[in-house]
Amino acid sequence: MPQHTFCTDELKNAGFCSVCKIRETSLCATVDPEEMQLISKTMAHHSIKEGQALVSAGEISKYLYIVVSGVFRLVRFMDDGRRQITGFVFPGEIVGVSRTKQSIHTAEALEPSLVCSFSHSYLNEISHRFPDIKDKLIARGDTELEKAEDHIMLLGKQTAHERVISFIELLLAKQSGADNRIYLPMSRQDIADYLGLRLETLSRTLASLKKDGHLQKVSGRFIDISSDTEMTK
Amino acid sequence: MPQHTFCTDELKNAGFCSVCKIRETSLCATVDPEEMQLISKTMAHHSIKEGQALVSAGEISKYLYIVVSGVFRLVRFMDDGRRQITGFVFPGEIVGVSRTKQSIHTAEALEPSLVCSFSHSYLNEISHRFPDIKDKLIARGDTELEKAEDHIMLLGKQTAHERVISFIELLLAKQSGADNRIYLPMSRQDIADYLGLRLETLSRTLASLKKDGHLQKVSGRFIDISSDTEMTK
DNA sequence: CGAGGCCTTGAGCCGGCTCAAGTTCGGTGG
DNA sequence: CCACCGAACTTGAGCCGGCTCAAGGCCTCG
Repeated sequence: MPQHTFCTDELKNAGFCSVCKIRETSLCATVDPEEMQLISKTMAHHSIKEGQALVSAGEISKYLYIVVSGVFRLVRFMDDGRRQITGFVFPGEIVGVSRTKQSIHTAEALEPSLVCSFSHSYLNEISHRFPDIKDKLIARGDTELEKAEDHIMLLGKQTAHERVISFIELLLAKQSGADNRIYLPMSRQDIADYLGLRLETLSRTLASLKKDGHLQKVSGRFIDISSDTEMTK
Repeated sequence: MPQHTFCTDELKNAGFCSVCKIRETSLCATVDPEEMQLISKTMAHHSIKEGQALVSAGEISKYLYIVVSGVFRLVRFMDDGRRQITGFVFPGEIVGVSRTKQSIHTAEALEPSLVCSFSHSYLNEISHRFPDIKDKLIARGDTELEKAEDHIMLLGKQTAHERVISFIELLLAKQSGADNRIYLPMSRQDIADYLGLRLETLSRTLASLKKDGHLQKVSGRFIDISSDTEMTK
C-alpha cells in the first residue's frame, strides 16, 4: 500500500480507539474516556476492500459508520444508467446516518479503508448517557447539508474551469499533508461524474489549467499545484 | 388574497396549534396534546410578508421555524452576483435547523406566509421531556439531504426538458389539491435559478412541452397539465 | 512484450446561452 | 373606465462551451 493513501498501516493494526486519529473530531468526542475504553472493546471495526460497498442504494443500514481511513464515493444511478457521484466521504465523516429510511445512494470504497460501526439501536441506547451524541448527529446532518448545497452551487452555476478548481481546492483542504501535491483517490470518471462534466471535458480542462499555469503537472493520480498562484481563477 | 395561495385565512386568524393543519406531520407531532396546549399559548407565531427574509445568509438563527402556510425560497449568491436557488420550503417543513452555524442561504417568503418559531434553547430544554424531538430533527436533516441529493442529480445529469418536468412533478406532489392545474408561487427567474437554466431556456422549454402535448396551458403563474400523459417524457 | 484499462487529444456538432426585440398583464392615475 | 407604465414573460437569431464520436498514447499487469 503506497504511503500516499489515506489509509495508514498504523490504524489498520491498532483496532482500538485510543490511537484513532479522527476520534477527537468525530462523534466519539462526546463520550468520556472511561466509557470509550469500554466501547473500544465491543465496537466493531471493519476493513473495507477497494470497490466494496458500505451501504447500498435501496437498503436500510442498521449501522452508522465512521470512516477512520480511506475514501468513499457516494454513487447514484438514473434508470437509463446515467451516473452521478453525489459526494465523497473522507476520514472523520459519517456514512449511514439514517436509521429508518433506505439509502438513496451507494457508498463504495475508493481504496482499502477502515471504518468503525455502531448499530443505531446501540447509539440510541447510550444517547441517554451522552445526550450530546444526538446533537452531534444533528450538527453532522447540517454539515452534510452545507456540503450538498455547495455542490448544488457548483453544478448549477459554475463553469467547467470553476468546477475543476473547486474540486482541487476541496481535495487540498482534505489533504493538508503533502503540500503542493495532491493525490486523487478517485478516477477521472468519478471526478467527472461528481462535477457534472464529461470525462473528456475534465481532461481538457485539466490540460488547460496546466497551460494557464494554475497547475504545474497533471499526471495520473497526482496533481502538482503552482504554489504562487492561489488558484484564483 | 386569492384562494390558490398556500396561505389560508383560516390559519391566519387561528393562531393556535389546535387548528394547525401541518401539526401532525411536523415536529409538533412528538409532543402530547396537553403539553401542546401549553406550548400553544407561549409559542410565537409570525406572519411574514412577501419578500421578507426569515433567515439571512451569514447570520446565526436563534430560532427554528416551522412553515405553517406559504412558500419560501432558499437563495444563495456568488461573489459576482450569480444567483442559485438551493431549494423551496413548503408548509410543514423547517427553516433554520442549525443552532450553531451561520446560515449559508437566505430564506425569503414568496407570498404572505405564516410560521411558528421555537428558540433553539427552548427546544433543547423540552427535548428532555420529549426525546423524540431530537430524533425528528435528525430525521428531518436526513430528508433535507435527500432533497438536496435529488437536486444534485437534476443539476448534474438532467436535460432542460427533464429538469422542467421534474420541477412540475415536485409542485404537483406538494399541491395534491387542485388537480391538473398547478399554481406557481415563484417567478420564472426563481424557477430558472433553481433548475440551473436561463430564464429564456425555461420559457422555451415550457413552450415546447405545451407543443408536445405534455402541458395543456402555460399562462403566467398557472400551468394546466394534460391529464392523460403521466409526464413520462 | 502484448493486452486491456485508463487517460488524453482531435474534429465537428448541438443544447443551452447571449443579446435583443416583442408581448402580455397587473397596477396606477387621470 | 381607459390609458399608460413597468415588470414579467415570450420569442427570435446567432453563437459558444461542453458534448459526441473516434482515434491515439500510456501505464500496469500478466
